[in-house]
Amino acid sequence: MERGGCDLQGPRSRVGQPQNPYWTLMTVVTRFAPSPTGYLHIGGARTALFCWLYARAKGGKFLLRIEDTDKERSTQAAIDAILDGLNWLGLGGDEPPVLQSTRAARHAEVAHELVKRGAAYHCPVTAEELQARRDEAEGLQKKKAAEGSLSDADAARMADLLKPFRSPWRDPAKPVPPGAATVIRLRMPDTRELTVADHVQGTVSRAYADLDELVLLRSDGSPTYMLAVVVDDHDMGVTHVIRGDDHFLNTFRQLPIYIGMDWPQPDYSHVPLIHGPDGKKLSKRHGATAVDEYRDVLGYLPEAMRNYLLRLGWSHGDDEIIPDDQAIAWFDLDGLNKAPARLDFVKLDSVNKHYMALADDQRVFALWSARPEAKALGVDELSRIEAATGALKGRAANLVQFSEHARFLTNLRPIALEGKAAAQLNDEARTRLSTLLPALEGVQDWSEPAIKAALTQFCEQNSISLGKIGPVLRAVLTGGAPAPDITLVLALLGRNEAFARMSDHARAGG
RNA sequence: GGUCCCUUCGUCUAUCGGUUAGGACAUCUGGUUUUCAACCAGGAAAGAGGGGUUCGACUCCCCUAGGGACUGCCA
Repeated sequence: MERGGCDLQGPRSRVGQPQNPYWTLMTVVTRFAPSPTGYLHIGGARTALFCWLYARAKGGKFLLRIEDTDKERSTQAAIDAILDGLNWLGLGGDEPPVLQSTRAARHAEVAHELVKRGAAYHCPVTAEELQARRDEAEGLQKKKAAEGSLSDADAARMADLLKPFRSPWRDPAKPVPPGAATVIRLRMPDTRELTVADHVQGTVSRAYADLDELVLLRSDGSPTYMLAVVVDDHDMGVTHVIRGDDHFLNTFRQLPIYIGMDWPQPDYSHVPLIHGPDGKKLSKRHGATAVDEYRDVLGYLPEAMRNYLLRLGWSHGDDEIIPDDQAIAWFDLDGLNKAPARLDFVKLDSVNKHYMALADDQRVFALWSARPEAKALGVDELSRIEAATGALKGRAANLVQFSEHARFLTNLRPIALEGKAAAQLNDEARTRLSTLLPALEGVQDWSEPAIKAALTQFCEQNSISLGKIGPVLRAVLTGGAPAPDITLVLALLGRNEAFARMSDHARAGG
C-alpha cells in the first residue's frame, strides 16, 4: 500500500503529529459539498443525510461547502435553493457554509507548494492539444467499430492514445519554454499502486500507471475541483468523506495530493447513487429529482423523507420505522449497501403516512394550506378542514392525498354522486332519508356523540340497522368522496351544510 | 477501448459456510364494515447463468451475461 488509504478502524492511524486539532480529539467531521447546479438532488440529499447522521452519531460536526469553483455555472439562486432544501430536511450545517470560490488563493498556494515538493510540475501542454489527442483516439475507435479491425499501426497508435496522459514536461530536466502558459499538473508515479479501504466499496487498489496526470491549477491560475476538494477537506478538518460513488475513482486522483502535502488522509465511504423506479440512473425523466418537489408538489414530510432515504441503502436488521433519535443511535458506515437502490414512491407513501399520523394537527394543516388547492378555498371551507385535520391526517399518505380526503368538506352543492354512491340513492333510500331529517333536527348540540346518539336512536325506533341508512347518508353527504366515519362526517360538515346536503336529495325523491 | 464497482421476492432489505432464506411496502384471498380508506387473518413471491473450493454455499474463488462509475484546464 502506498502509505495511505485508510483502515477500517476509524480515523486512520495518523502517523506523526496530527496537523488538525479535530483529529487530536478524534472528533468526527463530515461535510456535504454540492455544486450549485440549480437544485438539491434527491440523491445528494441522501448523501447529506448520511453525513449528518454520522456526525450526530459520533458527536462530531457536519459542515457544508458549496463547490462553486465554476463561476459560469454557479448562481446565488442555485445556492439558495440547495440550502433551502437542506434546511427543509433538517440537515443544516453546524457552521455557515464555506464557499469554495473564496478560497482560490489558498488552493493556488497548495499547488505551488506541491511543485516545490516535486509532487507536481509546470506543464505547457494545452487543453486543445489534449483534446486533439482524445479526438484522435475516438476517431480510431470509431474506425475500428466501423471496419471491425485496425491495422497494426493504428491499433498501436490507439492503444498509446488511450493510455493515461503523461506530459513530456514531467521530467524535471526538460525546461518549460520561456513565456509559455502553463498549468500545474500532478505528477503520477509510473509504478506501484494506491489502495483505498473504503467503508462501502471495500479495499480497492489501482495502479498509478492507470491514472492521468491531472491539472491542479489552470493556466489562468484558478484551481480545479480535484485540488480544491482536497485542500478544503483538509483545511476544514474533515475526517470522514461520505459522498456519491461517482467520486470513487476520483479518490485515487486525490490521494496523491494528500501524499504530496504529507497530509493525513480522511476515511472514505462512497455510497451508491439512487436509481429511478426503472433501475436507470435517476434523471429528470423520472420526475421528482429535486427535493423541493417532494415538499411542494408531492407533499411529503421531512421526517418521513429522512426515514425513507435512510432505509434506501442502509439497514438495521428488520427495522423500517426509524425516527431521528433512533437513527442517530444506530447509524454506522458499515450498514451501508454497495448496490444502487431504486426509488419507490409507494413505499415512501407508506412511511410518510406513518409520520403524518404522528404529526401535530396544526402543523399538518399549516403545511397543507400552503398548497395551491388550499388557496382556492374559502374561509368556511378552510376552517372546516382545519377542524377535521386530526381526523384526516392519518388517512392520507401525503398532502396530495390529504386534499383528496378533505374534498368532501368543500362546498360543491348540489353534491354530484359518483359511482356506487349514485346507486345507493333509490326511492326507498330517499324516503328513509326524509324521515331521518326530523330526527337529526332534534339534535341540539351538533357534536359527534350527540349525532351518534340520535342516529342510534333513530335506527332503534325504526327497527333498522345502521346499514340501512348509513350508505345513503354517506352518499348524499359526500357524493362518494373518501370520508371517515359517517357521524364524524356529519359533525365536521357542520349543521347547516349537513342539512343542506341531505335536504337536496331527500326532497328530490319526495 | 481501459480501469474499477454492482447483481437475494415486483421494490427496499436481513443473512456475514449449515435457516422451512426472515421482515417491510406493494399484490392476492378471507374477515370486519356506514362507500373509499383503515383495521385483522392468511397466501403467493427471491439468491442472474455456468464452473469450481468444501462434508456442506446466497455467503469464498473463477468465467459469462446484464447494469453502473471514471477515463476534462466540469464538479
